[in-house]
Amino acid sequence: MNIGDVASQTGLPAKTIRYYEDISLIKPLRDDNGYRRFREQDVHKLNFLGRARALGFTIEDCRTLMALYEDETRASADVKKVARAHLAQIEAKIADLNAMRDTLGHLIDACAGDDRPDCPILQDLGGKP
Amino acid sequence: MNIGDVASQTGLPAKTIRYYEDISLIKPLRDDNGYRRFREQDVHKLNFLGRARALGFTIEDCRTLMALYEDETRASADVKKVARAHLAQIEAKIADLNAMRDTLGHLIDACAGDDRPDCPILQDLGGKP
DNA sequence: CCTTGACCTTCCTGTGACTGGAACCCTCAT
DNA sequence: ATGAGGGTTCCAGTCACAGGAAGGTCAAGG
Repeated sequence: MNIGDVASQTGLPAKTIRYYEDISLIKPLRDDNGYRRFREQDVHKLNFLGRARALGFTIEDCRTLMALYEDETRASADVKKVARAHLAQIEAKIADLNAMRDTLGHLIDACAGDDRPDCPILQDLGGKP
Repeated sequence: MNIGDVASQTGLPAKTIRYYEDISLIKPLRDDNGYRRFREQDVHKLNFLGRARALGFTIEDCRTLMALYEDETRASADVKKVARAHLAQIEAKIADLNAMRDTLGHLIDACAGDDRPDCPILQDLGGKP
């Protein structure tokens, strides 16, 4: 399989797949013409990576998770640890964004949004006393 | 005022303040020795920027908001439009993160987290059929 | 045989909003 | 004179790619 086929099968852009090879997440073979040749295991890995990335894991987390995936003697505790750390990050981010949303939502509600210059949003940003 | 004083007054790192000058968000004066000299208005702008950034506005949004802030003939509708677009982005991000949190949360709950290799998290990432 | 178009390759640059660090200058107190 | 603690510029790195240029490869059609 060439990169285009793999791209449409996995839903990952070819650019991304090349990048993953660059950083050694996958190691496809090469044909005589220099084209990458992907085996089933490569496609499987790419699907794994796509799902892990969709859950927001960093590339380094993905590397760790893939190593655990391929290690038959792994302890599920190690996987869970990585996942929990990531979940904590997600929850922190959500809390930040919720705070922003609340503040911004109130300001927007208070703003007339007409052609006059008075604006609680700018007043707040300007440090309304 | 020198950059260090402004940094501690605004809570912004000196690096960030220099960067904001680089991209022309602020234009402090210069002393004969080459040091930046910040006026009250510069500090005020930096506080504005700090608050806008804390609400998650991009630098380009900040530029727009500052221009509106300084334009006495602005229409509050223009401000509100920028804010609402940003709010929509925040809410989209929150939705994404909530989905991740839910999926990841379920997987973590299902994982024993002991020294055995069986792991629903990896099974899911591997595409458990 | 030639061309066309769809693939593929590598390499370089840019993104956003900074952060870290090197190498150097200024000022004041000891 | 020296040292500490400011300041300055400039360059590189971050993260996970995306865009684009310049060129090689392959199958089909004329």
